[in-house]
Amino acid sequence: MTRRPSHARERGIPDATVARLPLYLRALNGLAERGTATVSSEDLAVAAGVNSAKLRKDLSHLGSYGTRGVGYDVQYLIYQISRELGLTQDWAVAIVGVGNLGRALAAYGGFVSRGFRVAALFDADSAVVGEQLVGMAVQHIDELESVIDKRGVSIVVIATPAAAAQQVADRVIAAGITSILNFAPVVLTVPDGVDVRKVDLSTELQILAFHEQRKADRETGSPMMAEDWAEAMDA
Amino acid sequence: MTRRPSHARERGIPDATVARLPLYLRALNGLAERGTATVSSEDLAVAAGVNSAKLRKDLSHLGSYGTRGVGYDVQYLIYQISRELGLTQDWAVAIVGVGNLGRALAAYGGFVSRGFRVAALFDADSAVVGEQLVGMAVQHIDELESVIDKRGVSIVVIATPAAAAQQVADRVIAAGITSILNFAPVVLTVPDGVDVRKVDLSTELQILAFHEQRKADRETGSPMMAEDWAEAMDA
DNA sequence: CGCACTTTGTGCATAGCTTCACAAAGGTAC
DNA sequence: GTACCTTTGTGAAGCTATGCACAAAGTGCG
Repeated sequence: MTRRPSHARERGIPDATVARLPLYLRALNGLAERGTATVSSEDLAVAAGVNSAKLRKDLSHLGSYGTRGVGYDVQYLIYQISRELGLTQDWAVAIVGVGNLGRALAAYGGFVSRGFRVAALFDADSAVVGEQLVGMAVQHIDELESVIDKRGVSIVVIATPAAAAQQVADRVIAAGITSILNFAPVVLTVPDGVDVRKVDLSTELQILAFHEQRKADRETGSPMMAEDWAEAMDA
Repeated sequence: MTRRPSHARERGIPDATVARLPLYLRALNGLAERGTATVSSEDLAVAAGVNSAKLRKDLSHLGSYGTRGVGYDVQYLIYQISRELGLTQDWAVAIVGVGNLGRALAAYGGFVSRGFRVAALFDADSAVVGEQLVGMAVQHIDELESVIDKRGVSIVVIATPAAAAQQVADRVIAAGITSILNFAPVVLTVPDGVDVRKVDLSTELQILAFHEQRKADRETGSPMMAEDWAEAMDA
């Protein structure tokens, strides 16, 4: 992956900043709905739950869109962030795997919000194929390649069982897809140039459990000692 | 948040490492199923999709569980990581909001896998309350506090509409919960000592769209110039 | 016009994370 | 026991991200 020096003005936005832009956008939309015209970095930072210096540095990567002494114009900033994120165009999204999760995703309103449109649904189970869902027929996985091509799909959401995920990924990549959102609990192996983002429920729970356990340990003041470990195992 | 110096052996595991432990655990379980007894950091790193030096450094934070010249004992390492993550005990999880997403989460097998158990389901809609789901009756949100207490719930999953999420968070925190997994697209404001992890579908899509757009720009070789910006807005 | 006030944009110091590279440690063969 | 091979665990270097603190730039009032 090519990485430019961070001081390069020409389109060199840090990943950490990109990951926060959607957050700012949401906070700004909230302000816009309430009719706020301008907002200071301090107020916006509070709304987005981040440090205000970080917010200003993030925004400075997009350009110099604020006015000193005043703040940022809400509408203008919404436009600039949207454009930077590519939300001024419409992205056709396909969902592969119409189980419980796939259905929930298809129906999820915020999903289809600004810039995204569910353009196809696929499943391997012929009992599900043909079913109508959010005004769209579920199609058989055999038609994956042709439909992706025909409907101009550019982002694929994988919501299949773990065992099928890699195979689906290989096929959509062969069909020209380079952006995948993976809900299946597996590490996908993909060639360079393909972006995969992972959403993993059990991983998140496990991280919470770690911190919860640590909190509990701290209260009871009983840090487990090395001696306890040995007897629990006899490998 | 208290942060110990990173060289402190005594229970100072970096956040970035904790976030990867579930990944290693999953890869190890895969190896164990295939009957593998020991694994090198190189092989495990490939299976988990990370750099092998990073893997070794991560594991070294837990202790010195490898054997030089051989590798790691798969079963032993599974045990150690599980223990560190707190998965040797059972965590009672409550799901608040039984819409499409809440149902999908309740039904999701991998969710309940090792260490976690769905112990309660709540909803505000009386049309849903009483419904049986994964062998459990959906309860009214009024009973939130008493049921959390009675069933020893320690992790709450919020799968409500955005508007209700903060209110639910306030209530469960008041009831003593300090670990929340939030699926609602809002920034939750919580006191110190409460851990919130966020899973956000539209954020992930927007990050993918950003990279997808950049790839497209690079191909067509048409970086949009500053002059184009002005006319699009007339703030 | 000038002064006081507000808020941005950023230089700089610091903290945290990643990766390289290698010494130390264990296994194996003879 | 010795020589050789493999693989871990970690020091050190480099990179990225964070947050402070302040100069620069704008507003508005008298």
